[in-house]
Amino acid sequence: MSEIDTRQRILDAAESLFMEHGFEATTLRRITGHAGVNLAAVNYHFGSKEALIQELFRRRLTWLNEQRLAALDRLEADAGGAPVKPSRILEAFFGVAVTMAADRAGGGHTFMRLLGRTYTEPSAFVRSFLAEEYSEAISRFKRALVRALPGVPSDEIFWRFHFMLGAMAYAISGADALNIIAEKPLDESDGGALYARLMSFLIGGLRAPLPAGLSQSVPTSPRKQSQKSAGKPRLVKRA
Amino acid sequence: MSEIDTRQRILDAAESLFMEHGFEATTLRRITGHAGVNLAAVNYHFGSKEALIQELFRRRLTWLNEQRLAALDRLEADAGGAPVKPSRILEAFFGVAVTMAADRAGGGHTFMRLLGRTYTEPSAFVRSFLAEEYSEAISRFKRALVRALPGVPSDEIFWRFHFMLGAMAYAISGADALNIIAEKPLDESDGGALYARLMSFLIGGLRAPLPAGLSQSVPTSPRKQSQKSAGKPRLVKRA
DNA sequence: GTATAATTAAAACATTCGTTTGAAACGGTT
DNA sequence: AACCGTTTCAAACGAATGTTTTAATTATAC
Repeated sequence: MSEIDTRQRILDAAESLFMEHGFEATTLRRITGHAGVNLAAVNYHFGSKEALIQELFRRRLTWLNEQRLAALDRLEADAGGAPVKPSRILEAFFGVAVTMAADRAGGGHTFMRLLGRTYTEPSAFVRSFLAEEYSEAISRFKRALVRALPGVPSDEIFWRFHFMLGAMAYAISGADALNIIAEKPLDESDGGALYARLMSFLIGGLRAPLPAGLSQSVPTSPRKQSQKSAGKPRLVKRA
Repeated sequence: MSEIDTRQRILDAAESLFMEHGFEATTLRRITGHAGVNLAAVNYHFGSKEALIQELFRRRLTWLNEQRLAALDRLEADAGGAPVKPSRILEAFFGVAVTMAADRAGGGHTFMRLLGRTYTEPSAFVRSFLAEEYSEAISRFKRALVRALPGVPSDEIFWRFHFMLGAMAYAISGADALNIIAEKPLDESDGGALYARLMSFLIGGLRAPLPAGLSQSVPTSPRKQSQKSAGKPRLVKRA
C-alpha cells in the first residue's frame, strides 16, 4: 500500500468516524481499524491525533474558501465597481457550502456535517485553527455585505451573518438531531431543494426590517431550576 | 455538607465545565475538584457520569419547555379559537430561551450555551434524551405555526423552524467561536438587544417568499480535495 | 445515648487511551 | 544482489479515565 493511500484512507475513515461519534470518542484504534491500516500509522504519517484533525479540515476547507472567494471575485468583477446584490453574495457564500454538502459520494456531505458541529467545538486548538482558516473569507464577505446594504448598521449585518451561519450549520449538520425531534423526518435527500429553502430563508432574514427599539428588553426574568427530588434521597443501586 | 448541597454543587460545576471543555474532555475528577466534593460523590448521587449529564439537562429543560408551553397556552387562550400571530408564536418559543440565556448569575447563560452545542452532539444517549424532553413542545409549536400560516406548506414550515432553531442556537452558543473569526468581537452583553435582533431576523426568515422552483439545482458540482502534499513525504520528528 | 441509615473519604480497580519502540517488510537504485 | 531510505507491524508504555470498594464520619430516629 503506497503512502498516499494510507494517508487518504486514514483521513477518510477519521472523517466519517469523527462525524459519527465526535473527536474525543473516536479512538485511533477505531480509525485505523476502519481504515485497515496499522495503529502506528497515524502517528507516523501525521504526528499526532491533533495533527490528523487539522489536516482533515485543511484538505477540504482550503478548497471550500477558495471557491467562495473566487465566486465573490467573479461577482465583483461583473458588477464593475457597483455594489453586488445581497442575494448574490449569500449565494456565493452559502451555495458553495451547500454544494459540498450535497456531495455524498465524495465525502463532502460527511465533512460539512462535521464542520457545522465543529463551529461550537470547545477545544481551543480546533477553534483557533478554524479562525485562521476562515478569517479571510469571512472578512471579505462581510465587507461585501456592508457595501451591498448601505443604511444598515454594520453591527446589524455582522449579527445577521452570524445568524445565517448558524441556520446553515444546523440545516446541514444538525439534521438528524432534529429529525429525532420531528415526528416526521425531514427529507434531506434533495440537495437542491434544501439549497432553495435555505436561501430564501436566509435572504428573508437578512432583509428583515431592523429591530425597532434596540434597547427593548426581554419579557420576564428567569428563575433557577426547581429542584424536584422531593425528600426521597435518590438512591443508587449497589452490588 | 447536606446531600442537596453536594448534588447542587456537582451539577453547577459540571455545567460550567461541560460548557467550557465538552462532555468527554471533562473528567469527574475535575468536576468534583471544582465542586469541592469527593470524587466518589458523583457515582454515589447520580450513578454514573452519563446519568449526571441527563440530570443536568433535566433540571433546566423541563422548566424551560413548561414555560414555553404555558406561554403558548396563554396566546391561544387570548386568541379564542383564532390562529395566533406567527411573530407571537416565535416570541413564545424563542423569547423564553433568550431570557434564560440572558441570566448570567443563575447559570442560565452557561446552560443555554451548552444546550445549543448539544443539539449536534453525536452521542446517542444525549440525542435520544433531548428528543424525548423536546417532543411535546416542538410538536405543539409546529402545529401552532401551521395554523398561523395557512397556505404555506407544512414541510416548508418545518424546515424554517429547523433553520430558526439553528440560528438561535448559534446566536447563543456559538458566539465566541465566531467572535474569534470576527475581527471585532460582537458585544453580547445586552441580552435585550440580542433578543430584538434575533427576533426580527427570525420573523424575516419565516415570512420570506417561498422558494420559486423547489427542484432548482445547486450551482456547480463539487470536487474532492486537492491533496497538496507534493512528493515530499511528511516526515515526523522522532526521538 | 444508642442504634441505624445516609453520606463522605481515601485508595485501589480494571480498562482504555495516545504514543513510542525496535524490528521486519517493502521499493527503488546502482 | 546488495544497499538504503521508507513504510508497516506487533507489542509495549505510562498516564488518565470511570467506577468500585471498604472504612470512617455524619445525620436521623427511637
